[in-house]
Amino acid sequence: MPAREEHLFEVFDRLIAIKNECSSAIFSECGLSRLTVKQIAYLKAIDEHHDVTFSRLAEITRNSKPTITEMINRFVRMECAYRQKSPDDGRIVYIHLTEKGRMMANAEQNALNRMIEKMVRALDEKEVDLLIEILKKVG
Amino acid sequence: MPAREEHLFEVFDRLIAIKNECSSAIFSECGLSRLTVKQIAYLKAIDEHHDVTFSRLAEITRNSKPTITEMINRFVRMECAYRQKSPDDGRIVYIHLTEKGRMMANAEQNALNRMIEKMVRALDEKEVDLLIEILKKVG
DNA sequence: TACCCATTAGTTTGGTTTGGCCTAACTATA
DNA sequence: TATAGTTAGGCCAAACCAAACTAATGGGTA
Repeated sequence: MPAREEHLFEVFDRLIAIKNECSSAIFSECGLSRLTVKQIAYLKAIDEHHDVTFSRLAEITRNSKPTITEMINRFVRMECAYRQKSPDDGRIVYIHLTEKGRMMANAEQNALNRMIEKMVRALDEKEVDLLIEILKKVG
Repeated sequence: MPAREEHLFEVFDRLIAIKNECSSAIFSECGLSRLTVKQIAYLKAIDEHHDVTFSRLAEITRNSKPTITEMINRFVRMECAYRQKSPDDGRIVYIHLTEKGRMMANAEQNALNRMIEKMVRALDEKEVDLLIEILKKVG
């Protein structure tokens, strides 16, 4: 590997390590270090689809309704979600995320935010602008 | 959030997305998209400790020996690891990773490498050097 | 030297818990 | 009667365990 790439690898490896530390911190602050990959995916699905019902979430995730009931019961126990009955139709129940649930659904974004804060503290404005300019060319 | 941080967030979010795509690609190239978080942690432990035995791995991961036997049997089925008897002491068996196993243990690093390659292709040498210089100040 | 026995390494057996999935049957509302 | 969600009961895989087992080693002693 050329030296330039090697150096780039090292600095990014360090950045990713910082982000991962932020990520772990967020999960353990919420006491939810043992969330599974699946559970996070469900939380994201709920977060993305506003006022989602059990039937709708079953459709979205391609699972049966009992599976959704079970999953939501788990989330309620974890204080990540709660039920809200529709005022118009007594059969319908909306699934909402709690503050904690939203935090978990967006844990990666939140960790990135924390990392960015650290970055901004370590750099001056000119450096940040330069960084943005260069990295824009990659995406 | 200040505009500067917002922009920084966007460019890094995009970079992380690229890295995650590389990550997924690596797992599916190996046909191991369903590896669990635990399994990856075990693979890393094996990769880090050279010529590790069952007893030693049980110590390192703080699990019983039957748990290790079970886990290694799974890895052998997945073609991630194999057993090698000690030539000196017939009771001792070393755990080794296959090429695939090493790839999985270092999937994150490999994904980062692929991302860096994409980056280097998109930037010129001066930009890369500048990037390294700025990011060094963060770590 | 040869045998026996305690020790060590790993495996097998049989068990638990948790997550994640299902169908079929149920309840309540529309 | 149709729809929304729940309950009951079941399945399988992952991840753990203790206890009992097998095989190899390495003394110690007859």
